Amino acid sequence: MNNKRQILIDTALNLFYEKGINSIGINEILKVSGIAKKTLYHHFESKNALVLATLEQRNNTFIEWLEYILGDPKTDNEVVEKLFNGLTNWFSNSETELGDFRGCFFINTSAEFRDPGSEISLYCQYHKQQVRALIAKYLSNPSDDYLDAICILKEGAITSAYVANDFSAAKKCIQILDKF
Amino acid sequence: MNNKRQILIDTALNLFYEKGINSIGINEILKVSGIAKKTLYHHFESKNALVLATLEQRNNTFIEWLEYILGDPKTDNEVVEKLFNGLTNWFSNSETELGDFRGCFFINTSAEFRDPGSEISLYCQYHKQQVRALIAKYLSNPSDDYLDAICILKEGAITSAYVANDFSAAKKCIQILDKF
DNA sequence: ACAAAGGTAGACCGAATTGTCTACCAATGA
DNA sequence: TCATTGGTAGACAATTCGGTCTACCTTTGT
Repeated sequence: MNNKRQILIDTALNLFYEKGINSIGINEILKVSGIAKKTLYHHFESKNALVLATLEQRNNTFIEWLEYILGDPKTDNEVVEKLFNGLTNWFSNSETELGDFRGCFFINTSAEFRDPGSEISLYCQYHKQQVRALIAKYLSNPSDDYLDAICILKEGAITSAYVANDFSAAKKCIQILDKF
Repeated sequence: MNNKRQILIDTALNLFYEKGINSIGINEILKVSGIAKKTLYHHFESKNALVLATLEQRNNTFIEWLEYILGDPKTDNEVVEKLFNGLTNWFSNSETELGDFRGCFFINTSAEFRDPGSEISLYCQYHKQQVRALIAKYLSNPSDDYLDAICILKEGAITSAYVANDFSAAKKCIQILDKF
């Protein structure tokens, strides 16, 4: 039964995203999910393997959300507006698919796993590539400069919202890109 | 002798910044510094207190570095160029005062300590305010919009460099701000 | 010279960490 | 009906965590 495997991933992702991966022990995931330790280690080789599974799940959720909110835009300006308005909604916990905002799970995870060559760090990098490629797909004229600007501002908005508590950062990005 | 207190802060900051705060135990700091546990707890109430001391030290170092690289600029464009060229140098480990680049210590620490109301999270927020105020001081016409753009792009550049491995992000920010 | 004070060493503590092991239980196929 | 298979339960182990405690040693004031 793959049911328990999925329950473990869901529970772990919720806890990891809310409290941080290094702050959550295996035992807490087991206690919350009501699943036994041996079962976890039957499905996953180690805690790291479980972490990777939660990263994959979050990546899928985020990509699907992004495709959904971008809809089918008429202009590049519309892409920008939809993207950054979506971020603003995320920051204020209005995007239920993404859960309560605690920054970007991949930025946070990169910060916890500092070894740049580790599988986990590389997956975080991969996620950012995927998001960039998806945004490019929605732009009619995906010049590298414009795409770079959007992506850098996107990271800046998420970080400013999380660390500096500036929830209006994403809205400001739309203005900046207007003049680009 | 306050000497040992300073050695503890230096050692802890190096280890924390390189490996992450939650990945470094008290015992490792003691082993590396050659100082006994009782001495540490004589100078600091807890690990958290030591963490706060390292945040303060890093904040001072970063602010001093920023003042140094900004020099006395003639134009606002010069401020932007000096700031983002400085970031590029940091990313490529050419700014020795800042150590080997492992992202922003405050962003990383915010990611590790998720409780938004904790003293540690609040200090990270305070650091970002200080940096913003310093940049404002160097601008001749510190309109809020312009300052916002600089700060968001700065966060975006640091995050892009660290998570997505894009060391050219800061250079791109100069172009974006040119058109602002 | 000697007592008082405070810094230092590191053994020790209980709790929590990830991961292993044996025993069991339910379903399946012959 | 009964043996085999594979998922499950949770006790257990080894290590490491932050933090405390007693004993000592060095410095300082008189």
